[in-house]
Amino acid sequence: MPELPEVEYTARQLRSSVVGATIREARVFWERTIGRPQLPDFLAEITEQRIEGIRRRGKFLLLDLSRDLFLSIHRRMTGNFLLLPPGWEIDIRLSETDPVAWKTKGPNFHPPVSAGASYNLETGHCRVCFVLADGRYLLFTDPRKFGRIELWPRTQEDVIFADLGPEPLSHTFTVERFTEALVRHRTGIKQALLDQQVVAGIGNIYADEALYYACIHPAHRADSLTSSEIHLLHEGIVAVLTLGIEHGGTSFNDYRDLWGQAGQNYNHVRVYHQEGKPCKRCNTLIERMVIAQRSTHFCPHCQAAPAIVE
DNA sequence: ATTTAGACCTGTCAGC
DNA sequence: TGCTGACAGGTCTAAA
Repeated sequence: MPELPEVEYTARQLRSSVVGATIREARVFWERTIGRPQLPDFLAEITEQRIEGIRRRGKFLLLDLSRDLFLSIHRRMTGNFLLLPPGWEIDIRLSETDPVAWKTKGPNFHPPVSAGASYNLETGHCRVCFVLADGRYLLFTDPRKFGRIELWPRTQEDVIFADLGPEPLSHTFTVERFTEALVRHRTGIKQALLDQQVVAGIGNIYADEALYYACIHPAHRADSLTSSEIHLLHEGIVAVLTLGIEHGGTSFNDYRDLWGQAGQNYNHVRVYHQEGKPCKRCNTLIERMVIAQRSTHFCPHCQAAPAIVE
């Protein structure tokens, strides 16, 4: 669910709120969320760890901890972080329907980042609760249980991310490198963009948006794009991801920020989930097709099908 | 060697 | 009201 902009936005919020805090303990309500190490070791090693820094790599959120460890979190489809201020009662109860339903109650709280916004009191699915030494709770909520949290020694970082492509918003994402990656792809360009080895952090929403930006049909073969098409697509990737971050991410369903608020980028999306609506450029109706088992949205006029699709 | 179903999971919504 | 099927920001694995 969260793609690069959503993870980046959460990382920035965490950076301004939990760096320097100490994790007193972790409570795990769905064991499979912890990918590594084994649960007893995870619980033992996480205790009294200081959060020294927050980083992001592709769609991975990284929490640098003391004692040369770091947490690697992948939220997959529905994972979210929610930070509860001190003084709140957290009621993680065992119900018949869902053993990890939680509810919160507390004073009206105004988060420090978006001034004026009030806290969102939705009930979620808490899979892991990090109890901070200052009394706050950092919750990992994840209805579909696909998200994974792993604890690694920092020395392993290069190994873990060896296969990840360049960061699209850094100088490592050059047109040259992008071109080389695409030439090796004999699939459609949409599929290539979803391949994290080509570029790190793009998912279904921003792949569609970037292709629309560059007026390229999603089924166009990746290895047959012209140089000017690749330049425009490169520009489009940077543009749509940057805008996504500025708008606090895209929430059409589950994504929420650290304070439980929805991202505003859904109001700025051009094609994603817009089938049947007129294209902002030419008024042609946006269409939907399935590519690589993923919903794909495009303007049939602006993004004309290439002469050779297969 | 690729491509594609299936798995992992729960929730929501449209249609009957 | 209740059931059924389609679908949802992702990625891995096994079968074709």
